[in-house]
Amino acid sequence: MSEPVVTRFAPSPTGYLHIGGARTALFSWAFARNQNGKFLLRIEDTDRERSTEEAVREIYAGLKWLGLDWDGEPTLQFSRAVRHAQVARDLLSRGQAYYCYCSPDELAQMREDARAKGLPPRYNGYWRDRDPKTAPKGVAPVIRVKAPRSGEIRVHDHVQGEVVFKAENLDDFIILRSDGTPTYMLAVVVDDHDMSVTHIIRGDDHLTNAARQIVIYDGMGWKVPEMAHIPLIHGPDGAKLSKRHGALGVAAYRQMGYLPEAIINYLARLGWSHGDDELFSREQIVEWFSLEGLNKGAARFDFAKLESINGHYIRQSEPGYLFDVMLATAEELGRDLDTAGLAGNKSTILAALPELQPRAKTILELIDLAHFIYAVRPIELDNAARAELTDEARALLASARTVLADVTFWSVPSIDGAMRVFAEAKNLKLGKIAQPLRAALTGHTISPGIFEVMVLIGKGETLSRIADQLVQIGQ
RNA sequence: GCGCCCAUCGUCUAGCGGUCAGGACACCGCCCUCUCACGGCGGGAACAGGGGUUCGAUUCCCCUUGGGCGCGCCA
Repeated sequence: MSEPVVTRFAPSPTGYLHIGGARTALFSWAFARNQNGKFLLRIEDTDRERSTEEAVREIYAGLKWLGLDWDGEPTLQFSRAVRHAQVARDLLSRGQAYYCYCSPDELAQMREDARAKGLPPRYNGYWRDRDPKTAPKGVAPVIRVKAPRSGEIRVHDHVQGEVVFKAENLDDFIILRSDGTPTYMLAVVVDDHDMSVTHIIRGDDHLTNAARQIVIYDGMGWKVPEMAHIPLIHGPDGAKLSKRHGALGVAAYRQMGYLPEAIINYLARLGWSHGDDELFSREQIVEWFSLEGLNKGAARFDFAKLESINGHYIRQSEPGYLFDVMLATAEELGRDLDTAGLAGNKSTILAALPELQPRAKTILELIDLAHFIYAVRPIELDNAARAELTDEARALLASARTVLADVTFWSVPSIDGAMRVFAEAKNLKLGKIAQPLRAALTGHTISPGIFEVMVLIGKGETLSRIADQLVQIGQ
């Protein structure tokens, strides 16, 4: 019987929960759920300068929005500082760490000298074997670990394989600052150990840190957890993901009109695969997830594919759900979106949604499409569109307006369905009237002509009456 | 500079010594169609380069090149 799997997501609350972090969280979550283990959340707020309450709230909200539920209460790392310092002292008494009295200036000089000699900029171990009695007075020391001087440190990584670091490339890094607070390197190890984390899944920017952290595990005689360092997400140009290319908080994606299930799906496929499968729900990801499916190479972020997947989920969703999302999105954005218009036309929009869904890639587009339903009539032409109209079309439009002027309500279950009924009833070619209207109302991807006819039907006009009017207009 | 990681269509990827190198997004064409979508069908498009190992390399090893990450009293 093997021990139960415990994974964790450990963001630092110095900004929003960004998309790369979300993916790391997703993989940790998926692995834990797949293994019937626990997925823990730890907020790494030891940097008191940059950590904010707001960022913590946003991390919680972001994870919840994505449906990545964690087990138990989140651990706030800063609250464990006493324990961290205690472990630093344990290391001291075990002879695995020592006090260092070098000043920041001296260290900077040390790095510069090393660099000048073509050596890695590292601490030279000045106080490693010196008698603390010779320490300068009035200097608050830091505590450094005694990293091995020779041999090698091996990281057994589930993604990268066996990664070997020569001991001479690792220096005696600081674990406890001169003010008695722990550094990241110490805090992570102590917390992962105390939280019984069995599998550390994180970005491969931590791969080198893994070697350093193993020094601490070894120093304490603790078992090193399983590790999986997943490749980072890059921008379309292969360089670091920039804001302009998608390095945004998950909230920004919500505001751009992406559905959480689409983001989860897209992120899961970025750096992980299950054969040729492209579309999967959270449940399927949990069922299929394995560390072996993780990729080694970095992946580039591609909005086009995200959009495509988002479109898929918009098509799949229930109108009721979409309406709620549309309203929430409009409310969140405010701006010039007509939230009241949306809210006030719920039943109409719900009826129209099945026709709108295949035409939208984002919730924002869906809102825009739906806007046609409650837009004030008659809809004014923009000048460019007006200029393109032929005289004939202009005349047609003018007469159509008298018919369509005050239409504000309709309710048919399906535009296409109603179209068919109408066409059958009158054996009428609607294209003739629809074309000029469409030309007039550029920017709307659904035919205004069809739309307006449906509006009339919904209003209670009989098919024959509308047909008569249309025929007149069309002639 | 030193260390480490990575490398299949434009992008995400399948592949785990022998395949016509497969799928998805994007793109192009056709069909459906009053428009735009959706959907269906079809097309172009890749193993970075050079050495080995092997009967045989996309696959295993080495080098080169190209990316990335790390080297803080940040996390």
